[in-house]
Amino acid sequence: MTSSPDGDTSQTTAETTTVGASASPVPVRRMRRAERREQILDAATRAFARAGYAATGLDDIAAEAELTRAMLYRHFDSKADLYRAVLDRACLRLADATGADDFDEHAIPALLRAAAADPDGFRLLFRYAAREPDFRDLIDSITAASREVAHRNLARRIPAGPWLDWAADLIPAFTLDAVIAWLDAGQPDPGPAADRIAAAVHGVMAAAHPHP
Amino acid sequence: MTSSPDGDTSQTTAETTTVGASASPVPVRRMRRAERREQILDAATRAFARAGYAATGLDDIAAEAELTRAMLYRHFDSKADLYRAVLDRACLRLADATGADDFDEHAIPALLRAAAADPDGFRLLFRYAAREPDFRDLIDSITAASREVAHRNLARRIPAGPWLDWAADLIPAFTLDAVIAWLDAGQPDPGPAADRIAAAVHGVMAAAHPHP
DNA sequence: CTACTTATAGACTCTCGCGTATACAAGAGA
DNA sequence: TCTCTTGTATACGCGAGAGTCTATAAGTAG
Repeated sequence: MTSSPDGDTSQTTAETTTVGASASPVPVRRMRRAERREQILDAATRAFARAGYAATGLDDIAAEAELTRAMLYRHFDSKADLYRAVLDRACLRLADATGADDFDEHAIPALLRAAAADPDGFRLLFRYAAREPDFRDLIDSITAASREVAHRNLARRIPAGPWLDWAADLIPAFTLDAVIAWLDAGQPDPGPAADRIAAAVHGVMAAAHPHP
Repeated sequence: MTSSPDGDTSQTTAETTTVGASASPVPVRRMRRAERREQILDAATRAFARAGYAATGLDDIAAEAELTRAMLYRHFDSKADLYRAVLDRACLRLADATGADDFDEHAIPALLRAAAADPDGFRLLFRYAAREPDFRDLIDSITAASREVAHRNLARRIPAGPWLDWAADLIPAFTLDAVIAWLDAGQPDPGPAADRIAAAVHGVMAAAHPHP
């Protein structure tokens, strides 16, 4: 505000640009549409993963992407549209990496691979999006499927009732917690990590049923 | 501007009330300050627990409390002030109910009692407030203490390093997940619930260390 | 009865952030 | 060289929601 272009307000034809001309030889990186779009999605994922949808402004995202807010609207219709795109891509990557498995032995290694490949997307999905009423539907299919699989597996040992429901809710949530904690701990030794998490899940399952 | 209070400004004495006079014999419940304040905190806890701070408007809270928005300002300076009061009270209740225990045998029963006594506050604290940068500090002392205790207990069996940190992060988070899942399942059998959760925590701890 | 407190109702201002529009610069390909 | 695309910079419209104010009513205590 202090250095506003004042004085000759009526003839602002080329005057305004003289300031930037001498300033910096900024390369002004140009990208083609698809490339830029992906870069925006990357930046938006990072920005949203810090504080969720409501607490993240378009200015934050633009700054993260090192772009103008106007550019965001050349690629996405609205903030909600951008967020959905971010979430969709994260879901897609997750599905690709895990490969629609049925919670068999190599489900946890796949989950770790997916989380390591896109940590921000992973955290965004399960730490924020899962709690946001307007967008929960995007990942509800995933969480519902997990709960369903857990429910089916546990039904062999736990009689139907609130305790079965409790365990079927808890085990997927715990698995995600364990993966996120692993991300937060710096992603040490993916192989042993999978073993430990699998063992922990097994321990929870053992504790979940009445047990003789 | 269109319906400015003009014309008969001096004689709007009883005209406006004639409408309400025949409408309903609304008791217009009156409370004394402290009482009303608690009731507002109850309502705000419920409202915030549905969608978190940002997504909850003062109108939502006023509606939940069956009050006018103006009344909220007679008891709290701002929305943030109200939220802090809600969180503070929930923290206080939690501390009272658990009694600053050191994760010994009866820590989990105490946690279940606390959660059952104030389910909305419990969910609000650990499902939303823990993720909100502006307010996380209010419960950080609690989470930090839990992690500290877990860290100390686990250090006897797990060598220092990322795996110890991972386990110390994971076990408190898992315990809270288990309690919330128990709330969501309808709070069946508090006694056995504590046993199952304790057993599950034990299972996770067993899996967390390299183990012979 | 009088005065105080608790309450309603609704209009008003102000700020913030989404979304739009315009003018201009410059790299890339024809 | 001419043009299309990508990009900057900036200003403005607009709605939603926070926070304020006034007028009025009615329980309650002295």
